[in-house]
Amino acid sequence: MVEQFQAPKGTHDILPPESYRWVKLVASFAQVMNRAGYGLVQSPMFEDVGVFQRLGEGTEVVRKEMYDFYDKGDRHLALRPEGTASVVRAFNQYQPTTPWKVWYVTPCFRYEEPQAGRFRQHHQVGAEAVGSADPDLDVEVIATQHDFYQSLGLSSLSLRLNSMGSADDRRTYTEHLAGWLNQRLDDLDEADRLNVAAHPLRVLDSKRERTVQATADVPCITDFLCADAAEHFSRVQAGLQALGVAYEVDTRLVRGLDYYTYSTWEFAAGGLSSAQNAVGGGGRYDGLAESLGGKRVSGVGFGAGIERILLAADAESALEDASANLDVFVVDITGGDVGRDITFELRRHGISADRAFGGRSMKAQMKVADRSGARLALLVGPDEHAQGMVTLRYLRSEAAQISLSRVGLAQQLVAVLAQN
RNA sequence: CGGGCCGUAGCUCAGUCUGGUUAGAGCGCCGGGUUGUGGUCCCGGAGGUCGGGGGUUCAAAUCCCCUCGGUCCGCCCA
Repeated sequence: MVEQFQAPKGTHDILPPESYRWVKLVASFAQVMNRAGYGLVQSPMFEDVGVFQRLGEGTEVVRKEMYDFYDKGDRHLALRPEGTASVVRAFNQYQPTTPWKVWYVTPCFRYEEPQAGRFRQHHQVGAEAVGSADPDLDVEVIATQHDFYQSLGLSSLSLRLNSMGSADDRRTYTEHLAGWLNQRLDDLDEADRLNVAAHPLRVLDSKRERTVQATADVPCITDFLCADAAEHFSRVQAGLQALGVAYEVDTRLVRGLDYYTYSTWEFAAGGLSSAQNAVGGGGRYDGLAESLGGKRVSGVGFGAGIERILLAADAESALEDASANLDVFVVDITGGDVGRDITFELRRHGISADRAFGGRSMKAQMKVADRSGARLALLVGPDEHAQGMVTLRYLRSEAAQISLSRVGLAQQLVAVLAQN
């Protein structure tokens, strides 16, 4: 008995018809991003582990979820846990003119226990605008992400927005927050106390009842913004308002990655439980390029989880009709030569066409034709073959079947398809 | 890393508590319902070492132990 393999823990195969939704989603994303002047970037799925370690030693992703390994040359590499670091690494490497506006679609890997909406390999679409600190780019990126969700028909999303201020602001606030929390350690949930020393910002993100109550009047990051950061935040908000992108300022919004400064945001799906309702988030990052050995430039971008988006789409019945939409199915019971030739003739004229294989009976072939979802069936039997004709049968209506000449078949079908 | 649930036909599951004839259903698949025609209907068929191993027993899908896998919750994230 040979061992039967299955997809590794936390991974999944995306098969038809589900994969049609992926094609549609990615196509929508590509269209929205290209229209905004963003170009596709394809970078390696693995990098030197150091690229990802710069995401911050305090992050879960780096501390315990990294999918790292040593290759045959003893290089320490890691599969990407998120998209931004690779893009910034590439920016440093090629130094393109700025702002460098790019988008990507990629698998992401995190070694963790899988559950609903969480995998060891998941997929993200994302975009980055690197090399400019202009707050209008924050606006553009957020609004474009918003428009992407809209293009999928998602309507129950909410956007939370915050500002972490400059790197100095962030540091000052973090220290102040740590002190504030330390004086109230006993009031916090036990599980959150460890974070106070290691990662005080994370405590703000806690959903534990006790901690939430104890930090109800916690100092706000927005009270610690320098003049420049405050001005930036204000312009971002004005821009979103002008573009009709609804948002809510949430001064407790803390995201999982350490590198964010200035704007940070997260889109949540109303239809999903809070454990996995985040369908995408992003922020501005001032120190990342420099920490990866590049110049001191700022960037802003987001990542959005495809699986999460599809879950959200399920919850509000969006993105459902995404099937193949075959035009014609060819049925040939004369041996297959005619069916083979007609199928290719149609395809070469831009008509989507499929056929049955295996030399089965007409009844069997018709069943396959029906299941294919095709609008029309073309039947070729001995009679049609002898007369140089084919029979056109309508699979989605009650119209009577008709005969068409084999000569100029594709042109005739183009006309038929146009009027149905 | 802590905890719950579940592994029986391709899929969804019943049967397990109260061991006992050839292990079932629905859907799907294949074939047929006279001469070459799908979707409804009818008939027939293929398909399962009951996750794996060990134990108890005259007898195990069913009871016990071990093990592997899946799934979900917490935490955290996409």
